[in-house]
Order: sequence, then C-alpha cells, then structure tokens
Amino acid sequence: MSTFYATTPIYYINDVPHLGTAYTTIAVDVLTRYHRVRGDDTRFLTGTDEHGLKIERVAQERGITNAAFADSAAQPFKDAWPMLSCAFDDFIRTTEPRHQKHVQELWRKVRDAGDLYLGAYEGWYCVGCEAYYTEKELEQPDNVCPVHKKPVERVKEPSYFFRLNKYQERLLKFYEEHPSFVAPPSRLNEVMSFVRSGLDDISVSRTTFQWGIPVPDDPQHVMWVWFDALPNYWSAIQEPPELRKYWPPNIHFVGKDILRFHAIYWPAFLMAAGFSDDQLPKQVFAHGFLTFNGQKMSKSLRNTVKPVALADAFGIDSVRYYLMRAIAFGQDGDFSLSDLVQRYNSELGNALGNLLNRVLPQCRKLPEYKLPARGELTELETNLLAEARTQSAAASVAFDAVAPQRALDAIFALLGTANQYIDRAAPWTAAKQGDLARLGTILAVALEVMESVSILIWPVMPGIADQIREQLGLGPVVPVIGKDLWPTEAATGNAGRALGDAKPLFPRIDKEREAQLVASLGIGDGAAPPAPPAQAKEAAPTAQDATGATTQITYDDFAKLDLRLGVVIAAEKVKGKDKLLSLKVDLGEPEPRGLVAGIALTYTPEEMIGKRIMVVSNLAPRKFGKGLVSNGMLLCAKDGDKLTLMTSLVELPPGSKIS
RNA sequence: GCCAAGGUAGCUCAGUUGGUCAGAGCGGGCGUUUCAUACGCGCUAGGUCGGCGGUUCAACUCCGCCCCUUGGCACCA
Repeated sequence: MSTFYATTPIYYINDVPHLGTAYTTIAVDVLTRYHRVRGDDTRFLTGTDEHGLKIERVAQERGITNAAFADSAAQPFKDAWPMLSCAFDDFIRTTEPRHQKHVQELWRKVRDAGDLYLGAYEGWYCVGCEAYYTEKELEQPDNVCPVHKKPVERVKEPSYFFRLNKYQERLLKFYEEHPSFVAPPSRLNEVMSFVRSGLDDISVSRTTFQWGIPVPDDPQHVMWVWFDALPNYWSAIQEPPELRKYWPPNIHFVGKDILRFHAIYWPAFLMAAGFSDDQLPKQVFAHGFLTFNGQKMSKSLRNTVKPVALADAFGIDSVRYYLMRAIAFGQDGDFSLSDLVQRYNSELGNALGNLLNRVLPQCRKLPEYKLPARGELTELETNLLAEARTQSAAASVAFDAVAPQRALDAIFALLGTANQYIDRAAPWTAAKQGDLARLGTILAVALEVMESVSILIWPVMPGIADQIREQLGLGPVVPVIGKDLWPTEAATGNAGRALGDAKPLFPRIDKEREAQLVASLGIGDGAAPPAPPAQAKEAAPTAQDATGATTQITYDDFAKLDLRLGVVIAAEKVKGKDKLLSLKVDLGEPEPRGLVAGIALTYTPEEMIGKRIMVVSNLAPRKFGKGLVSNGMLLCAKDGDKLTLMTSLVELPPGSKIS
C-alpha cells in the first residue's frame, strides 16, 4: 500500500465551472478512484483561488466585501463537483486561515534561505487600472494603457523578488533526472527549452492592492497570486499533521496554459524552501484543451456548455466515460455531442449494458434465480477467463501510466470477447436441451466476468459500476486502504448468491431523444453560429474581465479619439511578419498615411485595396523596425483569430469624421 | 519567422530497434443468430501509409528537401 495524492488546479473564482474545469476535475477523480480501488491511501484535493485585484474590483462593483464575493463565487465549484461524481477529500480556498498561515510559513522558509530580496519593482503603471503592464501589453510607442488609452506612468514600488535565476541549473538537472516530472514528454521539452533560455528573478509581492496574503513582517505587501496559489497543494495537508504523509503529490493535473507555473516556479519555490529533489511533486501532467462540437468555447458564441447540464441530460457516468475514452490526455480534444451519443449507444449500450442484459435474464431459466455454480469448464470458458486476466492487467498498466483512454480500450476489448463468448457458448441452446449444469456454468462464468468488469469500470463510472453490482446481487464497490480489489481472477465461490433484477443500464438514445437532449442543453449543436471563434488570450489585458464587466470611460475619454474613414490605396505583406499588412490609406490628407495592421491572416493585400476602413487617426505612431512605422490603427471586430473590418455602408469622402 | 510534435482506410486513431505492419474501433455494405436495449456474431475497406528524391537486397518505419496541420516562442493596435 502506498499513498496517492492528486490535485486539480485551484480554480479562479472569476469564472464558473465549465467543461474545461470539469474535465480536469473528473480526470483527477478517475485517477484517484483507480488508486483507491487498488488499495492505495489516496488524497484528492481541489479548491478555489480567491485573491487578486480582479476579485477586489468585482466585489467593489457589486458593493459587497471581498470575502462575501469570494464566498458566493466559490460555492458553485463546491456544488458542481459532487454532481459530477467527483469525490474530493478536501476543498481548499486560498482565503482560509489554514492556507494563509502555511503560505506565510513557506514564505519565511524561502526568505530565511536568502532567496527573497526586497527590490524595486519598476514598471509601467496605469493609475486607472491600478495595475502594471509590460511594454508588450501597452500600445507603442508612447506606452498607452490598452484599457484607458492614456499613457501609463513609470512607477517604482518596493517589491520582493524571488531568486528564480539561482535555480535554473538545479531545475534542469532535476528535469533530466526525473523526465516524467512533466508529461506528456513533448511538454517537458517545452519547459526545458524555456528554462534553458534563461530565468529572471520574479517579483512576488505587490503593494498596489490589498486582497491577498500579507507578506510576513511586511504587511504593506501582499503576495503575488502564484506564490499564494501554488502552495495550496502543500498547505492543505499540513493540518492535522497526519495528513502530511501524503506529501509529495503524485500528480498535479493542470491545463497546458498553466504548465509553466507548475513545472518551473512551483518546484523552484519548494527547492528554495528546503525541499530535496525527492520531496518535490512527482509529476505535472498537462492536459489539452477541449473544443465543443468542433468549436472553441466562448461566451460570445453562447456555446459554452454547463457540465452539470450535460450530466443531467446524458448521465454523469456517460459524460465521464466519454471524456476519458474519446479524448486522449495530453492532446487537445473535441467534445462532440453526436459522438457522445454514438459512443453511448454502441459502446455503453450495446457492448456493456446489453451484455449484462442478455445474460442475467437467462438465469430465470435456472431452477432458482441465483448465481449458479460452475461445472466443468470448456475451452470457451478458459479463453474468456484468460482474456479477462489479460485485459484487466492491461487496464491497470494503462491507468498506472495515466492513460485512461487505453485502460478503457482494454476493458472494452474484454467486453467484446465476452459478447463473443455468449454467442459461442449459446446458453439458450443448453437451456433448450435441459442441460442445466452447462447453462449454469456458462452463466456463472459470464456473471463472474461481469463482476470483474464492475471493478474495472468503477474509477470511470462509479454509478454504473454499482448498478451492475446491484443486478449481480452484490453490494457497491467499497475501497479499503491496503486491500487491492483489482481483479486478477474472476471471482468464484459465491454460488447461490441471490441476483438482482435486470434493467437496461443505458437506454438507447434514438434520433428523437437525442434532439430532445441536445435541446435541453440550450446550446447550438455546432452548426449554429458562423465561424469558429477563438479563445481570448489570457494574459492580454482587455477592457472586459471574465465577469463581463467593462471599464467605463467618460465622453471626454471617447472624444479624444479621432476616428476617420479611410480608403486603402495600397497594401502589401510585411516580409518576415506573417500577420502584418503594410497599408497606404487615404484619409483626405495631403499625403496618404502609412499603417501597419495585423490582419494578414484574414485579408490579402489585393482585397484590401479600395476598402473603406475605420482608422484611429490620432494614435501615436508605432515603430515596427526596419523603418516600418504605423501612423494610426484600423478597426476590426474580432473574436479570437476571426476578424472583420469595420467599414461604412455608404461611400463618404476619405477623412470623414466618425463619431 | 524560430523551436517541437505530427500528417496511415469515410471518421477517430494503433503501428517497438527497416523485411507476415499495411492494422483496430466506429460508420457503410453483405450474411447470420434470436438470449438481449432492432441488441449479438461472422464477412467486407483493394487505403500511392502527406509529396519528391536518396540510402538499402528490402522503408510507413533511415536521410534530405518540399507541402500541410497542431502546439510553444516571437510578432500581432
């Protein structure tokens, strides 16, 4: 017996649970359940990340306290996971005292090791945003705030820095000695090349807002969100002290977007706090992103799907099965409703549900409706039992390798063999011939295999597993620490056990029903709105945060914009910049303006010529190098990579004022 | 543009170190059984294994170039 400690990221409460976070959480639940049924002493941690400027702002807008907002926003997460059969052991919130206390403890350890130093964080600060921006995020060349469109100020504030640079070599050595620390392997390459390219010390405290964990002995500072958030995996198992046995985590399951924090910063923090290499987390597994019906999910497209609604429509076990079977960990995948229905009918209904339902009713032909005793086995039985051993072992290898998709492949290969077995053994023939001994043997072996299957699928489909067991006359799966329930041999010796009633496990979903279910989700079926939009870049600051609240500007702010109608008179691609077009635009001025626009992926130079476009004419020039300068900016409506020019319906002269 | 991973049957994908590796599942087609949720079982895909060269007795599997896709970085007002 060993411990198995697995985590989801703590979810930022600026959003609600969606399919992506549900996928992550379900994946951790599946892995943890697998280890539980193997007899491991498991710990499954999830939680919420509740600090930061964004939260402070939203609370302010709503006129409630930060804590009240955090409480209300964390609740949907706590509520959602149990409805998805995710049995977490602990739910940590970064606002809890137990977390703050131990993060501060970690901070002190890092500080005492000499890896934190007080420096000055110098950066471009927007007073309106109360936030820093990097030059990359600002509009050049005058460092204009992307939200307020006002020049930002160069501000210096005291800030603690973490000596990340000091750990560059040790990290690289650690990766080399622990290549499975980052999975899938291609992600390890990315991480290593990033570290090799050089690590800068990072600023890990702020004084510009208060909603965070105070820095020990210097309460003017609150900790940078990642220094606050990452240690949750550690702080959650500090108290009571018995929980400390779970350290180090076996797996941190994360989306690929936050891999860097988990694979670089997190181990570096721990190293600084005095953790030895073998006390570091064992693995950070980066999974891919999901599209829904082939489209990226976005609020503007209104195709976001609520995981709980999916579970209500199709059954949570079906959804869990689909996520684990159809989408390979580590790769991006598509959640397709039609594929879900397809797999539900053919794999769950036909192969699994119907198998049980074609065996159990035949037990009615026995003298008593009980699990019969095995008689003499033929080659048919020994072959099936051998297959059960083989696939059970294969499934465990796959689960051990964090590949539930392959585990399910193995399990369903067994189900295929079992269906073949029923055909060949033909229990109905034995029944007609009155050979009750043979009939009993066939049914006994088949039901024993089904009992094994109920364990094999339990990690993925705990509810269905227990339903199968109920029909088999068994109690639910109850993992016991130290007891490996994984079937190596079909269970025998239970002859005479009363059987349960046969009931379809997965009622068939026909076209009509499918349409009803899809409609009940209240989303399009993919054919809906026009184009595949794209997700917004996460790091890029926008005027709109994830709650949909926009920053308001005054009319005076707006009036500062000089928007003009322009006509494109020349356009060409920019060598070496595949997204850029260099334009000459007639704004009714003596000379055409030179503009550079990032639209080359959508518009060719040819089709741009003659287009009437909206131009911000008083935008400060921005250099692009090689003498290329943009004297303004054209406007496009944009959703991810999809963009379209803003133009006019009626032909007005170049230079017409837009207001 | 740079780095990485890939482009295999209609679809989703398996294919160690070159020679039964041209495969599975699903869909489709044909046949068949009747225990079962019209479910099961059997048969069926003549696919240039992205393209072009090269190495070799022999390449999907090695090398080079090209095309395309997907990630990461850069770049995007």
